Amino acid sequence: MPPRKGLRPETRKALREWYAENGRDLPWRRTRDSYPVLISEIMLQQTQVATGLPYWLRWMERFPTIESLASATEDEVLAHWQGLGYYRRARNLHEAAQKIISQGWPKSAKEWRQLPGIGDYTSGALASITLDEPVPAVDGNVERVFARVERCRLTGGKLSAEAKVWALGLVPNDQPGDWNQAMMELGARVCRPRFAECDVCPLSPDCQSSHQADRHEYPVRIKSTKTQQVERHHAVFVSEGAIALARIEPGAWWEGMWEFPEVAAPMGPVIARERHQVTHHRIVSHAYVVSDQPTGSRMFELAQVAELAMPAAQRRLLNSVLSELK
DNA sequence: AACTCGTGGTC
DNA sequence: TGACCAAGAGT
Repeated sequence: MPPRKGLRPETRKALREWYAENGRDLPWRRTRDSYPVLISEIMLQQTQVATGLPYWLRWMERFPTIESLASATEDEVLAHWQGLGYYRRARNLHEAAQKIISQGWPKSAKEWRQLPGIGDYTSGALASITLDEPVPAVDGNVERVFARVERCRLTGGKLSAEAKVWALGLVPNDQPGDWNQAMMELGARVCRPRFAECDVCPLSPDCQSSHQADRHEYPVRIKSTKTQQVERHHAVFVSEGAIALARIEPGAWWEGMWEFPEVAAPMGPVIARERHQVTHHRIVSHAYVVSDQPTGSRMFELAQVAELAMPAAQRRLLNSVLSELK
C-alpha cells in the first residue's frame, strides 16, 4: 500500500471555503441540539435526502423530544416511520432513546458507539457535530472521495478501513463537524458516483484522479447478485366498513407491521396488484376479494388503518383496493 | 466477509 | 425495463 499523500493545508482550507459557500443550506443540520441531529442521522441513512425530509418534519412534530420518543410504544414509532424502509433502524432508535433517558446523553464518540443502531459513521457524525470531538464521519460519500483522491482500488470493509484512517488524519480540532459535513457534501454534490466535476472541486489540486478519464471507476464496484422474482397473494376481506389485516410474523420481511393476510395461491380475479423490490427480490403482490375472514386476521376501521404501520407496498395495495371497491 | 434490510429516484 | 444508487449497521 503506497503512503497516502493526504491533503495540503491550502487544499483543506479550500474545502472549508467551498462548504461555507455551498453546503450550509440543509435546514436540519444547523443545530447543536443533539436530538434533531440524532434523528436526521439515523433517519436519512441509505435514503435520499429529498425523500427523507418530509419524514423528518413529521417525526419532529410527533416526537419533538427524546423523552417523547422514549415513552412512545414501538407500534407508534413504527407507524411514524412507515414508508421509509429499514424498520430495524426505527426499533434501534427507540431503544437508544430509552437508554439515553436512563443514562444521559453520550459525551463522546465512544459512548455514542455503544448505543444500538449507532455505528462508526453515526457515532463520528454525532460526536463531531454535537460535541466538537475531532473524529471522522466516513460514509459512502467520503469513501468514494477517498478512493478517487488516493486511487485506492480496495472494496468493502478494506476500503472502509483505509478511508477511516485517511479521514482521521484530516479531521481538524477546529469545527470538526463542519469538516465532516463538508467532506460528505463534496461527495454528494461534486465527486458524485457517476460523474466527478473536477473543474469545480476544491480537492482537485491534491487528487490523483482529477480530470482523469478513469476517475469514475473508483471506488471499484462489486458485481451484484441477480434479482429473483417473488409472487405473493393477499386476501381482501371487507365487512361493515372494516377491513381484515394480519400482523407480520417474526422472521419475515417487515416483521411486526400489518399487511393483508397472505394466502398461498391465487383466489379468483385480481382486484389490485403492486410491485416493489427488497434487496435482490422483485416482489409482485396480488389482492383477491374473499368472503370469509382469514384466520389470524383482525378487523380494523379505515380510520384506524391510517395509524397502523404498513410496508409501503401494502399501503399502496390498500389504496388501490379501496379505489377498486368504491 | 458477505449478506440482509426498504424505498424511491435516476439513467 | 432493470441495474444501480443513496448521510450504514447488524449478523
